[in-house]
Amino acid sequence: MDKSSELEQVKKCCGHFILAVNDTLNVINGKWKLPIISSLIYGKKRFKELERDIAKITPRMLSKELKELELNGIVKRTVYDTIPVKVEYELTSSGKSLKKVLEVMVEWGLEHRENIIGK
Amino acid sequence: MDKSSELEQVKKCCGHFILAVNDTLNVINGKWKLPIISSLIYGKKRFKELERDIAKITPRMLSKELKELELNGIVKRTVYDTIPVKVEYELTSSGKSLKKVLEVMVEWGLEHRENIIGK
DNA sequence: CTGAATCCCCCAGGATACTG
DNA sequence: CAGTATCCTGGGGGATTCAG
Repeated sequence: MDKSSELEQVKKCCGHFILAVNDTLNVINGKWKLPIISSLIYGKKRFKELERDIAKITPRMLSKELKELELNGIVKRTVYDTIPVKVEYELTSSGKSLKKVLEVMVEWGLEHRENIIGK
Repeated sequence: MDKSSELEQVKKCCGHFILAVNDTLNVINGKWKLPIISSLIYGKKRFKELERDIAKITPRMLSKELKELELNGIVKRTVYDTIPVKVEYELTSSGKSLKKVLEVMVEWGLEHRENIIGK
């Protein structure tokens, strides 16, 4: 393999790398995704419970973010046909598996904070 | 410890958790941070090299993002007093340590894509 | 209770031109 | 080469009100 095609390989690989990271980022970006996911890590929650748990979120944003999380296969929505209606949200297996990603991010965040302060 | 103070503990812990994740997120957010970091993983680069490597980035954005990365202790900027001026950018140790975070994100991104397609 | 509909503001980021 | 300076736009997200 010559130099130029080798470079192409690296660029291609790097591109896929960035794409996959962006997939992950797109799932957790938005101001409220992380608070929502974190709140659901400890179990099912109803709409109103989430609204209470997450400080200062409006129903509009909660609804919007939950919808996106559902579309992305992170959250499962279940409607109970009672009166009044009851809706429960829970993490899918994909959602639960996000936990280890978040843990690595927590770890790095803390380490990095130490580094900054240390200087 | 009673129920309510236990709940307080959980909320507090959860808050710190989210804070640390946000620290990490804040470092890599913005449209071009990841492409820049990825490009620098393979070694030092000059401004113009980065501009060429990263498709469609404008000097304005490259400059802005590099400045933020430098402030956050992710990138080190070195000026060589030649004519014309030469400036090199490289990852700090904190920047390099981000690699393992990104790898976990890549891994999850790929897995999650599989899950979605599988359905 | 669980949202949808509207209106509105702010700023991340693009385009373009210019400087030391 | 390594950036600045301006101007401008889209859409993320807040506040509020309405609906099933």
